[in-house]
Amino acid sequence: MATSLLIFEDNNQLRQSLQLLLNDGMFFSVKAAFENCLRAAEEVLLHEPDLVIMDIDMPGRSGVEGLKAIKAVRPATKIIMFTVFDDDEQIFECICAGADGYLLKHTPPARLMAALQEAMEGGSPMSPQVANKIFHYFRQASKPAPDYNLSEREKEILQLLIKGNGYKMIAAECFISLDTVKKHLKNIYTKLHVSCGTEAVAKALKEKIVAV
Amino acid sequence: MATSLLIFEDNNQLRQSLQLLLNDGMFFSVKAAFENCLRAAEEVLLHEPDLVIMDIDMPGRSGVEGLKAIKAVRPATKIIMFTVFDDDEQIFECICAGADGYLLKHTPPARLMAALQEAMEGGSPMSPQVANKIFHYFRQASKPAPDYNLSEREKEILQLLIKGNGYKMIAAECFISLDTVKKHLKNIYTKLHVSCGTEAVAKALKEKIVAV
DNA sequence: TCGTCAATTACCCTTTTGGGTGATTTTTAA
DNA sequence: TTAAAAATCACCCAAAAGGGTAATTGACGA
Repeated sequence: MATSLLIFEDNNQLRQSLQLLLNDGMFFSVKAAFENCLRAAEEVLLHEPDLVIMDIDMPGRSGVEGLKAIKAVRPATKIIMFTVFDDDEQIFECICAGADGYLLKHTPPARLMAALQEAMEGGSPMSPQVANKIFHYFRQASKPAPDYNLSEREKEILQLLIKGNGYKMIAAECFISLDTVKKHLKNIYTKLHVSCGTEAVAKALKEKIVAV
Repeated sequence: MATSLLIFEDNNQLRQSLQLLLNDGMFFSVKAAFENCLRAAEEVLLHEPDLVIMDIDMPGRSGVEGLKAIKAVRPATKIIMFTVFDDDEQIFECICAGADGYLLKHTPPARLMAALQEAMEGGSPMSPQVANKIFHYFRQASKPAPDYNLSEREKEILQLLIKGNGYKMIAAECFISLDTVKKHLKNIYTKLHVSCGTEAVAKALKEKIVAV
């Protein structure tokens, strides 16, 4: 059984090329192709395709919105984003919105077909440049947490504060006196250069000083 | 010029298979292969390989540590993780630590060689299962922020609280009386089901109720 | 061995927080 | 137009937070 496709792509030449390529009478069958995704959700409900190829930069309504609209009405539809853009924001927005793959337009035909196949098998195909962006994203996100020279005990108490405990509860949890808790928090505030508990909590969470 | 390789893999059979496969006299050249990565950094400095294939589950010292050690002394070395594990934590830790690719051991030889080539060209090859985990990670991370029915004003005041402002400062910033600020915060705490400011800040940041 | 530092406790004091109740006005939705 | 929701302000009051100072103990390294 061939995989049925819908194509949303505003470039006439490219859209027709895709149709020719993917109407191979074997593995793929193009149900319809459109030059914009204004009626993306409706067309998907009408044709019930296995997979959608979605350009991003289209007049009227962006492919990202088309993606969201389709996933909202028929989540099982696989959607491969197909674009010249490798803008970081765009990539992450699409992935978060449920895209099943992200391919750049210079992908060679054989690789494109392999990627569509991979998506149908539950994979998440992406172009190497996209994979690179994702790897970079993670490295960026894991920049070393600044060290404010908090002692273990101080980290423990800060942790309890973040959990929503008052001074008294922290004292009870740690089996120490209320005054000791206050003393520790005073030191913590000084070390973090903050003036109160809420600010300390905000800073600790933002800068990942403690485990969440 | 063939790509020079080092291999760290504790399974004898697999290690020898990799050597046979990759000593093809054309594209790849295996400089040496080891059954543990205790001396990973030293061997890399000695052999100066273009690329390292690193198993994760090895006796004595895990491949993740080997990865970090190598990247610490010779960051230009490409490192492909090669493992049976597709544990989420492991994957993300490796990516953050600078891995250039992440392949599962059942990768077919042709795909493995293509992946090594891709890594040498600056790509970030990964097995489909790994790509899937990454896509899932992003979707997870962007799960819809729970709506606690906070009004705009309440969000604004919560935001100021997170910034470390006391009640008085919030009142001044918003040009409203201290009592109004108190009233708003009381309502906020009720809506968020928390009992104090620190807990509200923690919840707001953890659940991304407000922009950071 | 001595000095330093973390952890602990205590006491004093003021300000801030947070909860309760109630009321007015404005905006929004039905 | 009327009702509900949001925003505003006020007053009372107890508890909590936060800052200062000082002292003791134990561990660890110079």
